Amino acid sequence: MISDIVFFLLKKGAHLEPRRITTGEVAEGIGVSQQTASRKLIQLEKEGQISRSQGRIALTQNAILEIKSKLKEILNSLDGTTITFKGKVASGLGEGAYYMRQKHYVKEFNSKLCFKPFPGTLNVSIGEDDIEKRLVLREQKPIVISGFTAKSRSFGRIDAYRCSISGLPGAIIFPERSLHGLQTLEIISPFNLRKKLLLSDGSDVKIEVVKNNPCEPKA
Amino acid sequence: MISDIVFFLLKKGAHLEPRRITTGEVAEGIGVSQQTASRKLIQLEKEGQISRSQGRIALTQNAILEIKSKLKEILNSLDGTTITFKGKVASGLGEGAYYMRQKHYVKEFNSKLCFKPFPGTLNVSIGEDDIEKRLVLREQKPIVISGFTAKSRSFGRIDAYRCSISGLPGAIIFPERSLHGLQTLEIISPFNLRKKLLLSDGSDVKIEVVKNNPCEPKA
DNA sequence: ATTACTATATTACGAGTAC
DNA sequence: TGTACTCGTAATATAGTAA
Repeated sequence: MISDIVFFLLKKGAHLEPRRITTGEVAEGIGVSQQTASRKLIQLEKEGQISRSQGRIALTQNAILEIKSKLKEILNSLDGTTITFKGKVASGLGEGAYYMRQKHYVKEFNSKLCFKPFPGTLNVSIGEDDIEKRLVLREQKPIVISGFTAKSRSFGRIDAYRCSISGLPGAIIFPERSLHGLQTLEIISPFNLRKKLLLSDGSDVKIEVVKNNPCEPKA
Repeated sequence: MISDIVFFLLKKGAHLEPRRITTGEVAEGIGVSQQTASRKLIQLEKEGQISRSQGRIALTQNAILEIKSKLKEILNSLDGTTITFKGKVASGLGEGAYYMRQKHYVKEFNSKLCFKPFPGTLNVSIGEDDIEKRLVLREQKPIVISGFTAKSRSFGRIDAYRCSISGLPGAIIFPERSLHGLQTLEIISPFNLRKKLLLSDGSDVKIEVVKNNPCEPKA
């Protein structure tokens, strides 16, 4: 993670411009001996995290970028626990059912999503405003369903995110070779959603994704 | 700082609810052996950072608060480099000059702010909107001018922040026993600001404070 | 299967000190 | 002054393995 010493340098503003900072000050700041601080600074310089000249220390651009990326990761985990989409049921192409019947997919969905998918997918058209959320969702680590080849036809991998759709369990899937644009989400579920939720084209649905929310395999 | 292992648990959502995570997974996640992960988890539990039961791990509320506070510190360092106040010159009480003539203060200002203060202070009245900024400023580590006793009169310590006022160097000071409320900032400078900037009561001034901006002592 | 102990190996630390 | 060597010791890691 972000080391004590980089944290200290950050607090000293070493990301803005080179700062006059002695090894003794660093030692004091992070609670180690001067010798250790010296050694660590040498190490950081070797790694390209800091640059030193004339008794001044600066964090490199690389180091700053790394800090920012780590920060983003932490913030992403900490807040915004659920992502919510509102959308309308869209007519499907009938292709989904064929895919959802493939033994390999069924097996993987069952073990990784903890449900046996109904053979069919529900297409949901989301509003312009929710496209950004879609991108946020795609920054999350997906549950990966591997691709395979059967009968000299190859089936691509599928990224999945567990969700609840109007209260029922399911998953948003992103097939590697998707037929849909950014406006459409493809949903699978253990249930026949159209029947169970009495949906028809244009019906409003609410989809909620809880980040970091693995399923519990049945014993 | 935030340890690798806590970072990993955060990513797994262990701050939301207890998660099924094995020592092996943690080991894999942070790049150490299973044994080391086990030992570290035991350590973290002892420190009260995590709780474990039935193979599940959760971050404690304490740990989460700690992460948030560290995060705040980093963000505070990273962004919002300068704090800007807009205000109007207010009439002073004449007290400032007396203080600014005290040898001890002059000496400390000179060594810590790198300028010899003009014997007088400028009071600037800031708008309601800037009061929040004032609080942000006060979260920054000040340059501390120590108090002293002279002629059986005691002079309190002064917190100072280097600033530029309408382009000239100076410092915002917060005397321990301030006579001013939240609406007023007290400014010192090597210059007679009223004369040099042609200021009178009610004149508009702009004050900029750069965070983490120590002065360079003249050789 | 997972966890955590013991023993051994490795790495990191600070004291002393030269530059 | 401040920095960074060497070197003996302390801390921390992994391997092996029992529970």
